[in-house]
Amino acid sequence: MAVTLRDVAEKAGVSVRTVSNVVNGFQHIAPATRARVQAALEELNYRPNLVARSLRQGRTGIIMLVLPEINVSYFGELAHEVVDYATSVGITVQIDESGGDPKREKELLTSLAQASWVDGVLFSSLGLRGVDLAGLAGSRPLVLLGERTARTSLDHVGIDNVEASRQAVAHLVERGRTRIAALGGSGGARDATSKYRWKGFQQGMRAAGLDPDGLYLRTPDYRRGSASAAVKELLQWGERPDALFCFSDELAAGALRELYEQGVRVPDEIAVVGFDDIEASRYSTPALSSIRPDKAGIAKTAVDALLRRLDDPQGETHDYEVPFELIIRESSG
Amino acid sequence: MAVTLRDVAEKAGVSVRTVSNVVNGFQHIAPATRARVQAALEELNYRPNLVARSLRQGRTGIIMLVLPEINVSYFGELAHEVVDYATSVGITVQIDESGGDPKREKELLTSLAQASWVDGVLFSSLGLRGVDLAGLAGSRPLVLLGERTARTSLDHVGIDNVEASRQAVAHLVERGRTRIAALGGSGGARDATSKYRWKGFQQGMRAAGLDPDGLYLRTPDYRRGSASAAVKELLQWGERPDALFCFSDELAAGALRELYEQGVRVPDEIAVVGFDDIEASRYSTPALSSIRPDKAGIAKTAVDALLRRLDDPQGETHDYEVPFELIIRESSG
DNA sequence: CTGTTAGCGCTTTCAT
DNA sequence: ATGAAAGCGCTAACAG
Repeated sequence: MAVTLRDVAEKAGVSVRTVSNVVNGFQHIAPATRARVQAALEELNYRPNLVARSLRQGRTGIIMLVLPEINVSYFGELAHEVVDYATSVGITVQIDESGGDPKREKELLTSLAQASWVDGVLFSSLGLRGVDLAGLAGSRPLVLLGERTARTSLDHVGIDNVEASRQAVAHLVERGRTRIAALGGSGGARDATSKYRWKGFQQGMRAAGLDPDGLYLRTPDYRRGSASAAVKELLQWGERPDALFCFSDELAAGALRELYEQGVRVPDEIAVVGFDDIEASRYSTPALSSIRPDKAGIAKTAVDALLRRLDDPQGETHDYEVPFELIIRESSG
Repeated sequence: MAVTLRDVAEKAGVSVRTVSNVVNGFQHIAPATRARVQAALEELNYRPNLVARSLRQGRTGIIMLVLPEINVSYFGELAHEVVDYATSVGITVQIDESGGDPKREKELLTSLAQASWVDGVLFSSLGLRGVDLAGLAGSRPLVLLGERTARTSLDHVGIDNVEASRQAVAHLVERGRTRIAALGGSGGARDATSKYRWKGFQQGMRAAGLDPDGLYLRTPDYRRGSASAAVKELLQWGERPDALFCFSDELAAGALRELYEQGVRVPDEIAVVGFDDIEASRYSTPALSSIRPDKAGIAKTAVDALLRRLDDPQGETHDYEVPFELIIRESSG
């Protein structure tokens, strides 16, 4: 059986209260007492039972990070930053995957946000509307990551997707491209990511005097395979675009692969820009231009926002906008 | 305040015992009572307090997964499988990162394995020797993932790294390559991964009548950048290898990138084989040949082993060997 | 400065 | 089939 406070108290000849005080670093303790307790603590190799402590305090120090899929590089990199920062402020992170499935997302929220030991939830939703979320959130603090899916009364952290996409297009235009296609997602209301990126795409096109309702290759998800398929189809048509703005780096990777297979030179014949700037993109052939969101910034901002809300559940909610950067590499150089 | 069992009991006019029974799906309850309790449960929207339950039962249903870095694709994919499978058996997963730093790994083990709410730990160590682990593990069940770093009395799940590497080399030999170089890690005792893969490399070379102590390009880690640097240096030497066996796919990606930059054709001039078969490798140019460990199998085996050990802490420990597969693609076709 | 004690919410033994 | 009550290990309110 594990060593408890009482065991230590007995050994040291003091009350549990005193031991607890020593363990928690209270100030006003007689040096002699403290020393005696310390000795007992070490001799018995006492470890606090965190579950009991949590029950008592009503807080666990655990936050949950809900992502579509942890094996998707962007989310892996984001998770890395979240775990990193959370650990540095004494918080541990539990990870759950929604698979991007709205049903599963709802399930997770109803069970997690209400019931479990999780102090709060960082939620990177794909398919769920903000309104759905607001209703489901229950009492547990919830911070939204990524796109704000609707005007809600929830804290939210993300980058300006519209502006980022606009800049990507502007960059392609500046490089002399005129037949620019967008690639990825549905563009519909359910998929806020592509909705905003498509919107930014259109703004960029319009600003350049190009057709804002131009080519949009939709994909069922943001994975490499979907882009390969979409590009393969694209290349069978008559008129080819001279640039591709992909709504994720994985899509861009799939596109690059397919272009390579079909013998289309990048960027000479078709320039490619991605979104997310995952690590692999720096090493692809050709190296991929991409929008780089400040992932560490997102993580820190989100964790801080969550912690703040723990202390003040009723406080006003915020939209935190984190910077991004357009990184130009070979694929659009 | 949250709804407790007592609230429900009062509302339904029964004892907490009865409510608890209903919540936990006990059998022998009068239908009328059950109905009454159910109604109260729903009306009050009762959610069990998992912390209290855990304190009582001495189990949390949480396991911890310790990885070097979650943003490294292989670990991301592995984590995905672990979370996936654990969720399916009602276990939640907490993720922590060691950064591959032996000091941090020790810290994590001493704090986690002994103190926290974690029922057990899945540990994918990089720098820590098995002996270190055995001493540190404390009372908490621990399953080792990846290479067995030493003969220990711990459960361990992994693939046969030596045999896998041997097969990779055999494949290159079979394709007519004779000047095969190994790339990655230190090959030293502290880095079991590269130790075993190097050993398998040597076996493969010897079997083919080639110099088993041939070229070994060491790297400080398994990331893309390290391979780029190593290959850049390699290409400045006089005699070039005609094949590269990289100890991770990320290394291979970095190598491919550098070879591309230097205008070396793959596989014509140099064939490349990786290890891990991460998703990105299927889409690289050229597509990368690789050793594919059965990640889902590793995850399932490990979680099962951990759960088994929870029920029987004293039982005999096992080495679980999971299958792998050599996937041949363009880079060594 | 330190001891005593109530309870956090739940499961479970002991009764009935 | 159900109630009463102990207690998991801890913190903090209340004494002194």
